[in-house]
Amino acid sequence: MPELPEVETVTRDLRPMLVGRTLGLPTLSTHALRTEWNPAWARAIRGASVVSISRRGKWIIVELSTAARLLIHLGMTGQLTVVPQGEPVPDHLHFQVKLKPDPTELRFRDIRRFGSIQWFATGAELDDFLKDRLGPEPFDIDRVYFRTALRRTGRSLKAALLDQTIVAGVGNIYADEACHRAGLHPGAVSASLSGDDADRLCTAIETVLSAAVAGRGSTIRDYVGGSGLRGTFQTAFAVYGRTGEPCLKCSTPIVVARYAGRSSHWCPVCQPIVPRPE
DNA sequence: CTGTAATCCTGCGAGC
DNA sequence: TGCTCGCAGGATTACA
Repeated sequence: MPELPEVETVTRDLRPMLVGRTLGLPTLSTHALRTEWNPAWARAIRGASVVSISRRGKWIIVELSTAARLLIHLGMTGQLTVVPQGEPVPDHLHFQVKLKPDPTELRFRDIRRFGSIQWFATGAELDDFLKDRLGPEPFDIDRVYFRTALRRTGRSLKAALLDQTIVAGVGNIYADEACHRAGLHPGAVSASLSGDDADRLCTAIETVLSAAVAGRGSTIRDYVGGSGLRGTFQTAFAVYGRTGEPCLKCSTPIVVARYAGRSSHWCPVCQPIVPRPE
């Protein structure tokens, strides 16, 4: 479900409601999430307070006073919220823990259960886990690095953008949007891009993600921010979900096809097929 | 080694 | 109205 802007929004929303609070004993549903939950983690969490909450790629990191870390991924349908204690328990609630001194609780709800909650004893252990899975954050990407990374793979541009080890945080929606802004076809062979193409794409990624963060992300399905508010950026999509609708730049109908196993949307005129004529 | 396909789940809209 | 099918903001694994 959520990509970087949505995860960032959740993190920002939760920060004032989480930092400084002390956690009780978490309770888990009987349904497994993507990763296994060790019962010992619940006891380790109890009594700890929250030092910080941050985001890395699409992962949410909760730093505890014990030096441990909670690592949360929202998957496709995950919802991390803080609600008043006593709120009705919704379907698909998989994790909840009471907070003090406020009469609130932190909840993780996930319909499809592609999400996960993990515990790491130290920041170093967490870093070790993320190290091989995530490339740099998409803001201020080193242009030389980005050119090189794209040139190194024979996959489609779409596949490269979805690869979290190249750039962290981009998902299906913002990959399409960035390609459109850069005038690049999502099915283009990544390695065929010119240096200038890569630079433009890099800028497009930053621009699109910044605008989406400013709009509190995109709500097109289950996503809600940590305070339950919906995002607004879905109204600014140039191509995603706009199949058959006119391109905002040239009025040509937007088309859709599958690349890297994901539906990809583009304008056949603004984003000519591989390789771009130089 | 590299790249694609299947897989984990539930819900919803399209089409018959 | 009711059923089946395909698809959905992701990440990992299994296989070609």
